[in-house]
Amino acid sequence: MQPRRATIADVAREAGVAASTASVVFSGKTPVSDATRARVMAAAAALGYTGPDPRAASLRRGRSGIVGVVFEEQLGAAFLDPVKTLMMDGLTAAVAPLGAGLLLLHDHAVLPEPAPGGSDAEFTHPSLTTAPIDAAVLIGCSPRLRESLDVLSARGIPVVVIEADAGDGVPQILLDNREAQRAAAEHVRDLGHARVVAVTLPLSAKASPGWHAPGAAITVDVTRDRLAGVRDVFPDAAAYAAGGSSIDEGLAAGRVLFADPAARPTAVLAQSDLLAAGVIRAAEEAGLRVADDVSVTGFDGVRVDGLAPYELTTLVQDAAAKGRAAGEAIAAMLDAKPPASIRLTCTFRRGNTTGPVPESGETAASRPVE
Amino acid sequence: MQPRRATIADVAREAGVAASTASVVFSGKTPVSDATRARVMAAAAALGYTGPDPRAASLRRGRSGIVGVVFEEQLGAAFLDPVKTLMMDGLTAAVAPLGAGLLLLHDHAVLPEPAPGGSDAEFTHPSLTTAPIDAAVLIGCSPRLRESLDVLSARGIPVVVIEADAGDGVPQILLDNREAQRAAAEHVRDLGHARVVAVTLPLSAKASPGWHAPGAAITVDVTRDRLAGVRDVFPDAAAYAAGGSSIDEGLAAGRVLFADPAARPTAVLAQSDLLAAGVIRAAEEAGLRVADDVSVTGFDGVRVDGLAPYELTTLVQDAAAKGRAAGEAIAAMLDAKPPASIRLTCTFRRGNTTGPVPESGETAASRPVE
DNA sequence: TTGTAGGCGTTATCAC
DNA sequence: GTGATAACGCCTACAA
Repeated sequence: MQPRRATIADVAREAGVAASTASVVFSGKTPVSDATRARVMAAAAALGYTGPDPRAASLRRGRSGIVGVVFEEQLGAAFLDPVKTLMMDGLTAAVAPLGAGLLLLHDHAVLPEPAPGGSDAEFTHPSLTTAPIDAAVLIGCSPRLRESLDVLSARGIPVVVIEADAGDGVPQILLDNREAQRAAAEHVRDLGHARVVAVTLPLSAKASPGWHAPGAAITVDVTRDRLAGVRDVFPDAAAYAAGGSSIDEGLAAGRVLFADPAARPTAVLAQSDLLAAGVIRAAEEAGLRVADDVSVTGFDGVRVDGLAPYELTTLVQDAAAKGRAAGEAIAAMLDAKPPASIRLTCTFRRGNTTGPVPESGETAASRPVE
Repeated sequence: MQPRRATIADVAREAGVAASTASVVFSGKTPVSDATRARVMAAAAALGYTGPDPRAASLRRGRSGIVGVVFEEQLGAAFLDPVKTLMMDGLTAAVAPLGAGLLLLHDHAVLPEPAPGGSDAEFTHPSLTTAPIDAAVLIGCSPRLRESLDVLSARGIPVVVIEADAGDGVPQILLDNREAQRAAAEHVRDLGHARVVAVTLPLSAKASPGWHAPGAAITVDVTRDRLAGVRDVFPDAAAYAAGGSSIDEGLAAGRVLFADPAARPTAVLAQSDLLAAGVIRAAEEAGLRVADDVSVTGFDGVRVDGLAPYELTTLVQDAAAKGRAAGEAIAAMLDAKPPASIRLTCTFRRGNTTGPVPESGETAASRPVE
């Protein structure tokens, strides 16, 4: 085993057949007689040959069987979001039939100075520029999205973008964020609510939490679109941007919202289930009864660990389907077929976290304690 | 751009140099005169050449720059665990200097019948058998661990195992689970507790939740070792196996533990922070005050989203360091150096979820309500 | 059904 | 500092 790994040529020689025949035995592309196959397999076993070297095969075929998934953030940050995780599952499933695996890639690996001859160790990092990928999936709405796209298209690598607008002819996987969020807004309006506040995802990659300034730019598509859905129904609704999508960020936002009993909203429309869970916790902290004193809606329809016994009123999206759709678009492109952009839709699901607007003066918080 | 991608030979011709020279310009392995470099770069730009084809390069070099990470479960299941996520971050960082990226691989992709000539579409899946990887990291303790190891070692691919015993000469990244858990047990013992119950991770891949049967086999190393730490101090402590590591599983376990006020423990040692968080929630549900009526410890030292204001008494492990250690072991092996197994240690951290054993009859639950 | 030939795009080696 | 040469290991026409 030490000397040198056996190659298919060795196996063929050992089996007394031509290399191409041995190759065909392994690829199965052409019928082979049982006797020949057996001889080849035996020879392979004898030599410890475990199959074609994927590196050589991919050079020859022009395909590596690897799809890159480009993240903006630390993987840790990305995968803590159940929606992205589900999406990865869907993507995994969708590329499996292609015989492809997923390679994790980072945005920031695109070096500012990719020119050769610079400092030695710097440009050896794997990246969009050098990864042996057949296609790539770009997720979300990084400020570097454009840059990544350019690098990949210069390499001639097909790309799919999930939940962001990439312009040109790049296929996208989109969600009906605005319409869906509007449905939730209509729901709380129909329940009689008027004092409504939106708790949003971040406005941009580096924005800090806080009330939206009037007219502030929102560079994150998802944030913008969902907020537009709220404003379709409540044009003047205030919006508070969370620092990310997590329970703790939602809790922080909720504390601000409920700080002043006189000015607090009767309904909170959060842009993710995790944020909604945090808002609910803040409501409990403030002595408010969810659904009775304050209604809360989420977005995503994921199972929030630890939220029981509440069941969120939310917009259910099929995150795995997003991944699958991306995988299918990739399959199409690798097949030189025109890839289709896809727009998935959310389903409104009423849970037990929304209820009729309380008559004023009737909330738990406004009643004298005990 | 349609006709054919330019190759380094095209660039060399255009620049009027030898292919090997052009290659060197891109790899930087050998000094090149500025003039030559400039000519080559110009030619490359003119032809739209974006750098060496990684497939060809990896064939030539015998390295793909890809490290496989083998999961047993759906990625979704794996990445929802913050510990694994952190570990991935550490691993990512550690392999970056190698110029390597991470390829996600599944256990179950090892086909029962890898023989060629079978049904066509079946054996095209990417897997341990065909992925173009330079090394692999196996995580946790799958029943298929052995099988995966065999496949990889037959291919001559170096392997590192995290938190499992792989026997032979496979380098491992281990944690002092037993000693660490023992420290927590000693802590609660010193606080006077005697009625102690362990809430453990699953006993095996397919075990269902419930009280440990006496003498039942524990195939998951982590579960076994941490429980041993508890038993070092409380030889007779009962143990309840959760169905996984999540808040909801901890909640379910906690409900069982606290169901009978007369028989409930005064301290619960959970094998993960998520489980501990669930137990805490169950305690609240049961009207128990955490730390006062019941002490709860966790394991991992991760930030549990939504657990505030509690700060768990727990064993802090550096999950990212596990990933880093694995990456370093890989680096060593790829360098033909002897890889070192590493044993990382946890640090005990006291939070506000443990307190002295309550005097009997003094708990909130036993007081009349009102 | 099996064998032959040629090249996929690169880079290590060594001579110049 | 640059160039010629020879693999790296495999696969796919095509011919037999």
